[in-house]
Amino acid sequence: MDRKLTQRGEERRRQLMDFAANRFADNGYHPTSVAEIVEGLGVGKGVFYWYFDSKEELLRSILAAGQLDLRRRQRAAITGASTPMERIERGIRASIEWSLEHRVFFQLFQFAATDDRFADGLRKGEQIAVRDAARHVSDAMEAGEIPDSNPNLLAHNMLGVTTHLVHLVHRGLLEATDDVVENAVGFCLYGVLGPRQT
Amino acid sequence: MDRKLTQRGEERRRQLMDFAANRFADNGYHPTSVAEIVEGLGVGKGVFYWYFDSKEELLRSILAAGQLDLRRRQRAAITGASTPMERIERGIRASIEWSLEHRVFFQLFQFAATDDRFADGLRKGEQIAVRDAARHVSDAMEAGEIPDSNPNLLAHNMLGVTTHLVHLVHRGLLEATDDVVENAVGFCLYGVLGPRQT
Amino acid sequence: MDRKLTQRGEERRRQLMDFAANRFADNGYHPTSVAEIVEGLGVGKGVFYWYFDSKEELLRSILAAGQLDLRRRQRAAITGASTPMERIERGIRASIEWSLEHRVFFQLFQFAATDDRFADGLRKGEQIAVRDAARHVSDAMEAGEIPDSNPNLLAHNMLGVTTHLVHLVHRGLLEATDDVVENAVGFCLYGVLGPRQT
Amino acid sequence: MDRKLTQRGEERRRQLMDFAANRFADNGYHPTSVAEIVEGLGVGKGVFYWYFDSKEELLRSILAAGQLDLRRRQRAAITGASTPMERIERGIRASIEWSLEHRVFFQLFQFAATDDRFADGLRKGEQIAVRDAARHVSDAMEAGEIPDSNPNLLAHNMLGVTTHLVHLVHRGLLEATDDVVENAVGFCLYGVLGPRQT
DNA sequence: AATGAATGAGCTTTCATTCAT
DNA sequence: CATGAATGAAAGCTCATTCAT
Repeated sequence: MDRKLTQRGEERRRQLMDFAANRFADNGYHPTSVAEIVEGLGVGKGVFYWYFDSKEELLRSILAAGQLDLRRRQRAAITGASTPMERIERGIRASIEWSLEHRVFFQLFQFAATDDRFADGLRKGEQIAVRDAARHVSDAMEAGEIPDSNPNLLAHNMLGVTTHLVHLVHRGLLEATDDVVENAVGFCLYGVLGPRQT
Repeated sequence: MDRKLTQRGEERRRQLMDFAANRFADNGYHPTSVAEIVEGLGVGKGVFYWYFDSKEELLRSILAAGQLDLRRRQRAAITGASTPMERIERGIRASIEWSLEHRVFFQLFQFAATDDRFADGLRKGEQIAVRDAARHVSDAMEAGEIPDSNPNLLAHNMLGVTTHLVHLVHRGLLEATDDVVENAVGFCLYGVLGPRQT
Repeated sequence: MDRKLTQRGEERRRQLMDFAANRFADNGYHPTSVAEIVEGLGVGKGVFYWYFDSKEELLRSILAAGQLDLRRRQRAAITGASTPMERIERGIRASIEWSLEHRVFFQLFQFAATDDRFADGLRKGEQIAVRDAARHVSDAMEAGEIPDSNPNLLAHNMLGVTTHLVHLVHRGLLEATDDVVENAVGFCLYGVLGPRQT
Repeated sequence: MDRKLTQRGEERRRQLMDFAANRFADNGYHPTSVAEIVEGLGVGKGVFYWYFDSKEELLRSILAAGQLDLRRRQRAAITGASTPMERIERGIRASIEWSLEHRVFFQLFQFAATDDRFADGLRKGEQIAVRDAARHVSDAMEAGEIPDSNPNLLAHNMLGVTTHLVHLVHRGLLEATDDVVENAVGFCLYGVLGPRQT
């Protein structure tokens, strides 16, 4: 769907994505019908299919928008950091913060990862983020700041820790205090540092 | 659904659960229809509803069976370990191994965690496992083997690392070599150990 | 279904009819499933089809049993009455009393009258009762106790009054006091008597 | 189901109600499927659920429409009557006539009265009609035209007579001649008049 | 751009009935 | 006589998508 949209058109598209993202996150993608979405906005069904080819494309668009935003935040976070380790830490913090702020996107990512129809689209973005983090890890190794091992795996480990933590918060099983974030950051850093004097 | 089942009945129930679990994991819960399941077994539709109240209850039963099996494996793994740290390590290894061996269950857990209808049922099992791990962490703290901090959070961090790793393997993004497992175990242990001499 | 039944068999058949009659009356014929009936008695489905060809035949049997019982009561009520008018009055009273006592049968009659599949079976019994009453009305006319008119219609009118009254009671819109019964009886008698001095 | 309907929409809704009312009356509510209804109109299944939430709501709508129409007729019939007794008589006649003309509605009322799911909705309309009639009876008592007794019961008695009579006609057991109507009207009036000189 | 109406395949579920044991 | 298992047609209903206006 590549339509030239007017100003108003862009707004409508955004509205649809926002509303749908919330319903998808709260109710689930499958249980949320297109009818529900358009009724929620008080528009006709035609509107939906004017802006999106299908419900599937809608979710894909939402996911892409979310990944773009997360990516921006991560990029911004590490600029100005002087050492690889600082870049790693800032990246972790940025990811956690963004995920805590964007419950809806986060939950949609989680769901999309369980569905082959969407997992592929997600993969690319995730790989970019992981490769980025891995590069910093790699840099730190070269700089002798941390012992040599597989940078990609380490990056993934950190992703696992932060993701799980945010998940807990959004499920209401944990409160998002500074302590919690510090704990996760610490866990990651010491995990990366490995058998080393501090 | 509490029905007295004959030997044959038990077998059919098991068949339905096995087949459905595989379809759910490969195709998704929502996209897999009851019709597909009964056709796959070559039985009439009524058979399904003889053994389960609904498609939802079927998934819940599958999840419960999976959690029970995982729990058993974890219990068996830590018996005979002499120190808290050894218990932690064995528990991590057992969880990873079980999850790698039971792709279908693992993927259903992942999906169920994204759907409120099933997440609650999952929570209890997860909490038990986490509390168990947290106790070993706590024991290690008391024994002075690791520095004091929040045992529950640490347990969750380890769960996050292992879960994410297994997820990668099942998505085909990583090969399940010994190295990979060692890396994760190491990451967890050093993460738990924190700022400490080795 | 003409099966020679043992003592125990008769009892089972009776049990099935009793239980089903209650469920049919309370829940409706269509919404009550055979499964529900056999489960209510704690027996297998085979039992049901041993005693009845079908659910339909079951209801027909219940209706027939009810009509037989009502007929008996009516017959008994009018024996010993000396005048036609007394027979009419006693018949009315007996019908009302029986119907009040046998809510289940009464409600099934009401339902059956709305369904072609059962209405025919009912008709015969009703016609017998009406013809009986009509004969007494006719006798009263010949005896000069009431003015000439259509005895059959008058009998039906009385049936309408009593039926409606009982219906009200069973729906909980009226309490079954003596007054209520007297009122109905009076209404019928004066309706039958017509333009006449008292 | 509160949908803004276009002209065309209103027509479709009406079509569905008309067709369904006929099938329900002839075949029974339960035995008539939604598929049968939409096929009868040559439209897709979705059309049905565009206009009605459920099959149950459809019947409720039909019943409400019928009651509204009957009520209108009754209201019109008694305007211009000068005495309470005349109002009573005109009301009876109007009810009988309407019921004879609207076999479909009448039969649906009869069925609905036997099913708890619909009986409640019916009750309100019936009570209004009965209370109306009871008021006229009450007026007649105050005017000394008839002896004192329970006006509500008398109104119900009349309802019972007329209902039963119409039922007979619709079942083909009676022809709807003037005589028949006169007989019923007379029965009711003398029943109401009670032990009184004429 | 937008609407209300329509489509129809497909969904989950029910249920009268049959059958092997 | 009785049971639990099985059948499969058909039920009520949903929903992504299309279309006429």
